[in-house]
Amino acid sequence: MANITLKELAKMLELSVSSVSKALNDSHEISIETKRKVQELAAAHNYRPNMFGKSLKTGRTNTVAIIIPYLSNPFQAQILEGAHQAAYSNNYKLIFMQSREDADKEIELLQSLINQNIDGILISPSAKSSVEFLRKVHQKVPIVLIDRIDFDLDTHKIGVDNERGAFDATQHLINMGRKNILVLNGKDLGVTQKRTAGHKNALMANQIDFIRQNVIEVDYQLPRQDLVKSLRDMLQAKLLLMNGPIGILGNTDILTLSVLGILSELGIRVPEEVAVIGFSNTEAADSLNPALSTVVQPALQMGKMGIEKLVELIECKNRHQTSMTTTTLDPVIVLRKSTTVLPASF
Amino acid sequence: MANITLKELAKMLELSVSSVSKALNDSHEISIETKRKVQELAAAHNYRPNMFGKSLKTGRTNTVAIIIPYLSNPFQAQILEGAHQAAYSNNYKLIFMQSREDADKEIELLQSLINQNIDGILISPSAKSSVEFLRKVHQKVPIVLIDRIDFDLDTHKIGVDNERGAFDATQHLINMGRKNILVLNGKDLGVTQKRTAGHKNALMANQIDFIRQNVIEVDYQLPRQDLVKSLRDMLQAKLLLMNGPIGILGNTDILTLSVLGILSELGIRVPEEVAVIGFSNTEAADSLNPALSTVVQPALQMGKMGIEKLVELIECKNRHQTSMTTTTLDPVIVLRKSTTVLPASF
DNA sequence: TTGTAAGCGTTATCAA
DNA sequence: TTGATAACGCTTACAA
Repeated sequence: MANITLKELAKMLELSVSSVSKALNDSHEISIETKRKVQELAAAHNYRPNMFGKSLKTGRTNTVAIIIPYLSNPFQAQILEGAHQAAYSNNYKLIFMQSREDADKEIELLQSLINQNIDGILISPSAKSSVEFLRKVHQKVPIVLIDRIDFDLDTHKIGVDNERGAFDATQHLINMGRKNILVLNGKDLGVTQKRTAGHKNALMANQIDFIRQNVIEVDYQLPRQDLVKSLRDMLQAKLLLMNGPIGILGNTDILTLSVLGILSELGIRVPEEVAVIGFSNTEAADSLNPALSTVVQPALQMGKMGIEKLVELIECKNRHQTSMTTTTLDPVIVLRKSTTVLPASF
Repeated sequence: MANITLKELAKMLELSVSSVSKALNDSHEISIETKRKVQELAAAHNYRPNMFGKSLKTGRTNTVAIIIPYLSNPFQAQILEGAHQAAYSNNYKLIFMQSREDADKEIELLQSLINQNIDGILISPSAKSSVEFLRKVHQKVPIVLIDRIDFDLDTHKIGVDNERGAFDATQHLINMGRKNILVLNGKDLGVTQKRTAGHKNALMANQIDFIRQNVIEVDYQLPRQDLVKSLRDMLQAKLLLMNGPIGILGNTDILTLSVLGILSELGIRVPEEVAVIGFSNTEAADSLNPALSTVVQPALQMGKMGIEKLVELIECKNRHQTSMTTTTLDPVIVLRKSTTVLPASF
């Protein structure tokens, strides 16, 4: 049951190792008849080339890596899942790492990947990632950027149209008769700017004034419980001041998820009094009470596409002449009960 | 910037390759002075041994693998996270694979791992996994079982005390005045038996009769939406027939998560009319409406421990004389609003 | 204390 | 069309 090697096959066939190697690689130098014999025997013995011998010789590993900030983030886990699928169907091994949003750790990880002779790297950089270092790595090993693509690096990038997601969600709230909209933002988060911009544009398109006070900024550094508490306090304060049909747009996963529970605690009915929609990739949206309308990011697709682009870079020899593409995928709005009742006064 | 090799270091130092190798491995054969020089130069040039050369020679890869059914299952994702942490802190690379609950695919994956000279495998086998094959693999490569440990394989096993989780949850429901308890089971699921047993034991300990009709079995093969629909229909039917303070024990993640939404649709108040607790590792439990009491499995710890046991097996030469351990971790009951109101009639 | 040489499993060059 | 040989980077007897 020990793995059979080229040498052993060669001995059994009374051929040289090199001929067997060529036969298995379907080289034109070898006669059809010999190839057949070799391939049959190899199959019969379930021959698998030894990765290490091969890699040592070729310098390639058939392995790619993905670096995400946190596996525990469901959105990022879905990216990983997509990448995993695509890697395996392209016959690459995938190894994944987590930067935990730490730029120094990220550098370490990249270093270690280089030392492992990884063929390519798919990365969703941490917020304060060093472009210079990414550039340096990119000179040795192809990199593809995913999700967080606002880095000045000459490579393929796959992101999400955050502006559009927020625009559509806002437009939907307006359609449902909610002109007073509270926006929940994570402070200093990369996505905040675009999503806020999309929201503003939607207001403008509907001749509604943007009110700065309607934006709630939550400190995303806080531990989850404190974060939720702080959100609750601010939300309660704001809601007291507002009148008319209210909508809430959650611009991050955690904020969106937390708000239903908070509103329920405050005795506010959703969607009758307040309609809620927000960015979230949680599978639980359907099971929430009420079922939550969400802006879903195409995470799986991003992961898949990222790997495909990466493989493209790896396998195309002249990668320095390749023109790089930036792809922006559309988020999908999934409407559920939390936004689908018109206000009584409508 | 290309990675420096032993040979190059040797040339610079005017030493032989083997001396350099020994110096870097801190061999006693080499003089302290030489070691110092070598190690300094190596550090200065940021020397990293080439994994492939090393592996080819030693037959070891410093890589372990984990096979889980689905990454998209939050519980299993947490196992992966724990394994990831432990692998990296033990200086092993981790590669992960998904069996998708398919025994044939699992065999394929195991095969491919063997061919890659993986040092060890951590696996949560799919339901119909072949013990014989696992045994065969285990002869070549150490395997550790995790979560699904009811396989007759002589190795370390780390699991969860499902019986106890269900017992404690049931006891809690009873303490909260709910003597009529509906149990939600996934049909043909591995965990069902133990959890049901725990539930029964708790009833018995409280002199409450177990009523077979109070167990709802849902076909877990169904797509999620159909599954939820089927659960809703059965739940509604049962609830009509019951009276007195009711509790629900969800024995799987999906069922537990879905039930709040269903009850709300049916216009049943939680926890006033029906109290709900269930197995679930979702991070959203806090954000649900009402916040959901859960039986949480120590997934992270399981992943970590699994890797630690595996590393132990790998690094202990005489592993066939090692006595294997089976560890059963306790689930943790987290009480939240969904169970913490006594019924009016209490 | 240091060096030589063989070998791990492949592939690639060149010669037969 | 096939084979001998060297090489990839590393470790390890064994020799010096």
